[in-house]
Amino acid sequence: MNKRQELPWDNPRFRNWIAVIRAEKAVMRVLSRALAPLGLKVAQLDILMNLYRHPGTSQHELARRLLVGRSNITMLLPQLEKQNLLRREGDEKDRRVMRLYLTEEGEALLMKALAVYTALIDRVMAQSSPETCDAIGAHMRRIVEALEEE
Amino acid sequence: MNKRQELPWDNPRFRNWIAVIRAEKAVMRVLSRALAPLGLKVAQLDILMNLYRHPGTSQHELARRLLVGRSNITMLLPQLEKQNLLRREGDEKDRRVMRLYLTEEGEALLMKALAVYTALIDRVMAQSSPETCDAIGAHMRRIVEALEEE
DNA sequence: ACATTATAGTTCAAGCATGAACAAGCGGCA
DNA sequence: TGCCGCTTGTTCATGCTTGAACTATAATGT
Repeated sequence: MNKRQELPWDNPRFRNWIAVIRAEKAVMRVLSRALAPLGLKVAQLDILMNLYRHPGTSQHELARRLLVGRSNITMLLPQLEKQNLLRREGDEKDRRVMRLYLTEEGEALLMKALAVYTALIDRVMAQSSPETCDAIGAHMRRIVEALEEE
Repeated sequence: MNKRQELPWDNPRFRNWIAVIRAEKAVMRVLSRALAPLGLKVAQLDILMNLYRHPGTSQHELARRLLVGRSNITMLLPQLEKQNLLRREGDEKDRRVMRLYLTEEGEALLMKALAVYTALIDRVMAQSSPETCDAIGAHMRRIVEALEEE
């Protein structure tokens, strides 16, 4: 009659997922502190990274890729623009959309930030073999796919 | 001379960690929507879960386990107390600390929320074999340990 | 006993993220 | 052409989280 025997904490899946959340939070905490000397927030780095990989992204596309609301992007951009890290250009064919591009300054800062980020990730992912890391990555990508349409 | 060849995106570790972040975000988004009908936020569920496992936790301990600031707990508790989900009792030996306990009502709501949560996690963790899930959990726990003291 | 130092919890202002409501622009179809 | 619906981006109010400053209490050392 011990209720605890059926509790989630005894379920490996549950415990393992909780561990994922805690690890993600811990890494983000460390990352945001490591980024502070560069004057960058994590959310800003996310944007710079995406623009580097996909120059000319629209704000809507950007929001969707980062899994944040569109208004969030609108609020974040002015800070980055004021620091000359990126520029916004109106699309010529569709005057509703703003296309975003990194400036040289933005690219330079991104490179410094990436050095910090990759150093941290290397430490983090060194906790398992490359094969296990790949399995983790594959698993996580499947999760995103499975949840995509909700 | 192609700079991109040394970029983080070509590094499996990097890509895999990015996948972790995206998956975590996606799951949290779905969870918070699934919890809405119960009138619970994710942060509140975190607290209830911890109090169920560790009755009599102090606010400070709770904050540390959830990896949030102490003030965050202070701000969250009144809502939960007002809904009669938990009660706060002053410790007799140390009059600074407040010990937290779930009420029966809180425990009942927690059970409903856990049903929702475990259903989601089951879907999420079904993306890989149990062995892989265990490997993921072990990896994530090592990460938290490794970053603990910073 | 007293002074010092450390800890638990609270308050407050600031920064972020969100969703709803809105304006402007596009595209299709009569 | 002119209407209708859809999409893009913005604005605004709200709520969450944080860190610093503060109060109260405890523990330590002399």
